[in-house]
Amino acid sequence: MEKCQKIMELAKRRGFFWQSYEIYGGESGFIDYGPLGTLLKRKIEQKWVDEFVRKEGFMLIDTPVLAPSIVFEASGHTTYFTDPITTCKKCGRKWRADHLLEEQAKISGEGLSLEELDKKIKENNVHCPECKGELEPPKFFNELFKTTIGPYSENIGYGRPETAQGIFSNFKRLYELARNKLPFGVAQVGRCVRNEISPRQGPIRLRELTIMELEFFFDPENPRCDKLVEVKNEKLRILPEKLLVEGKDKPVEVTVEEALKEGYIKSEWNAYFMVKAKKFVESLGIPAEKQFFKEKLPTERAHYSTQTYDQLVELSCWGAVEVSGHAWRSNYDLKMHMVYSGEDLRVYIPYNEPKKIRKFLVKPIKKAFVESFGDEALRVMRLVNLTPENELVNSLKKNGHYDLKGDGKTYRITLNHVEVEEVYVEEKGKRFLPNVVEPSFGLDRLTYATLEYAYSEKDNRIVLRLPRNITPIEVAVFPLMTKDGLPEKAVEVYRLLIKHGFTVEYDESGSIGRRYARMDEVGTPLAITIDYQTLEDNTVTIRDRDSWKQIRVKIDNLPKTLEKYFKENVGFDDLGKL
RNA sequence: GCGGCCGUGGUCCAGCCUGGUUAAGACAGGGGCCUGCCACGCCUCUAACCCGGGUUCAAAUCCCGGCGGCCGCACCA
Repeated sequence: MEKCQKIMELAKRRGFFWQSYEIYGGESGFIDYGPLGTLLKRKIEQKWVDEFVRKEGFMLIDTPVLAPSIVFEASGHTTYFTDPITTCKKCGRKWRADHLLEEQAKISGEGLSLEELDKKIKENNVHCPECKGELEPPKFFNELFKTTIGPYSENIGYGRPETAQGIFSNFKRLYELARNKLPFGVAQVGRCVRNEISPRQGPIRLRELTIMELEFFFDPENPRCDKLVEVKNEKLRILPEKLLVEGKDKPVEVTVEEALKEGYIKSEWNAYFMVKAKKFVESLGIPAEKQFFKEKLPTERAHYSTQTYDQLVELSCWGAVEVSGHAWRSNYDLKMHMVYSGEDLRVYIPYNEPKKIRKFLVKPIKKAFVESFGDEALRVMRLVNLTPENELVNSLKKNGHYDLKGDGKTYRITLNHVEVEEVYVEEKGKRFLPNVVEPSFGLDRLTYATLEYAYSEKDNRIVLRLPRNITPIEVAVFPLMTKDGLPEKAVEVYRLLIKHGFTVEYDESGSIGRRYARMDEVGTPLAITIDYQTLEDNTVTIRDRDSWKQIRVKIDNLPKTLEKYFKENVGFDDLGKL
C-alpha cells in the first residue's frame, strides 16, 4: 500500500481527518479534522505564530472571511481570478478562450468581453487544438466564492482566497500601531475559500483551507535586511527561473549569500523568510533534503507578484507539493486599495534636512478624464497621481502620450488629460507606498506532510514519530494491572499532570503492550506506568515512544521532569540523570 | 468537465462475472475472565452492501442516473 493510503487509513481510524459530509456522500474539496487532527493542526499553527510573529516581534490580527466585492475588485481577484473558458463540443475538453485566440489567430484576447471573444473565435475559425471540434461560446470561470451580504441581492460579497487583503485594507491603522515605523510585519492565520474546478488529492487540494501568512512592509529605497547576517551562510535548495529556462529541473544548493549575489532571489527579506520557512518545516520533522524552493515563471505568477518562490516538499503519492509561497508583492496591493478607496495609504518619512528640488507638478483635468474613461475616471486619476512625475512627463514630451498600466488594463494618457507645471519646492520628507514581501503557508498541507514524515512502522505496528512539541497527546498514564490499588494511584498521577497543564490520556483497558501501541500510533511521546514498585517508593516508569526505553522517576519530580522534556527539549536519556 | 478504474461494519477486505439461507473474515472497539511492561490468550457483544430509479417472484450482485474516491487530460493567482 502507498504511504498516503496508510496515512488516510490512520487519519480516518484514529480521528485526524476525514472527508466532510460523509453521510450525504461527501463533498469534494472539504475535510473535517477529528479530535487528534484538530490538536495537531493547532499545535503547528501555534509553532508558526511563535516563529513568525512572537520571535520576530510582529503583529497578529484576525479579520473576516467575507468581504464586500470592492475589496476583491481592488485587489484584482475579480479580474485575475477569472478566466474565459470554452468547451469543445466534440470532445468536451476545456480551454482558455483567450489563449486559443492568441495561438491560432494571433489576436490578443486580453480584456475582451465574452461576446467579443465568441465573435473572434467564430470569425477566425478557431477550433479545438486536440480534436479540431467546434467550440462552445466562452464562459467566465472565477474561483472566488460569491455570496450576498445581508438581504440585498445587489450587495455582492466574496469569501477571501487569501488572508492578505484583510491586512492590506487595514494598513493605515496597522502602520499607526507600528508607531509609524518601517519595516514591520503583520500576520494572519485563517480560513480561506477557493472554488477549485476539480479538487483531488485529499487534504492537498481543498476548497476551504487554512492559510498562515505574513505581510512584511518595508521601504523600497531601503530594502536591506538587517537580519541577513544571521542567515547568509545558510544553505537553500533552490530552482530559480534562470536555471528553469535553461531546461534544468533539479534544484541547486547555494548559500543565501550566493543566491542573492547570483540574482536568484531579488529581495533580501524574501531570502530571510525563505530560510525561516525551511527551518520551520524542518522543525515539523521534514528534513531539509526533502524540501526545495522553485521560482514561478512569469506566466505562472500571480497578478500582484514581482517574484515568487514556492517551497515544495516531497510527498509519497503526489510528488513535490507546494507548502508555502514567498511572493514579492511590490506595492501592488496598497496601490490598488489606494486607487479604489481614495484613502492615502502612503507613509511619510521626514528627511534630516529639507531638500530643495525641481519637479513636475501634474494636475489632472477632470473633464478630460471623464470623457476618456467614463466610470473609471476617478480611479485613473488616482493612478496618475501615483505615477512618478518624471516618468509620466518624459513620456508625454517624447511620445505625446503615456501608457498607464493598472487594474488589468492600459490607459492612454495624453497631453489633453493633464496640466504640467515645473516647480521648485522644498520637500521635508518623502511620501511613498511600502513594498511587501509575503511568506504564505498552507496549514492543511503542512499538517498532512507532517503526518507523512512522522509515519513509521516497527514490529508490524505504526509509530508516529511526531516532534514532541506538536503531538496531540503529550503523556499517557497507565496502571500496570487493574487491581491492587494501581488504577487509583494512576488516576492520582493523571490528575497531577492535568493540573500542571499537560495534555494527558488515562487508559487501563487491555494489556499494557496494547496501550503502548495505541499511544505510539498517535505519536504520544511519553507513557507513564504505575506498577507495584510505585506503591512501595512512589516512583513511576516513563517509557519513550521511539526507543521503548524506560526510566524511573519520583512522582514528586514528574511535573518538573516533563517540563524539561517538553519545554527545554532535554533528551529522553538525559531525563533519567536529573 | 472528459476517459479509465473503484465504492460492503470504525478500518482493511471476501462475495458481484453465473441474482436466491442469518453477507464471510481479519483488525479495531465495548463488557468479562486472565495478565508483574510492548497489539498475549479465552468467552462475549456491538457493527456494513454510497444514494435514487429500473429489470425481476427475488438485487450487494444486472441496467440507468446521481454523489464520492483514485489516476490521466484540463485547471490550479
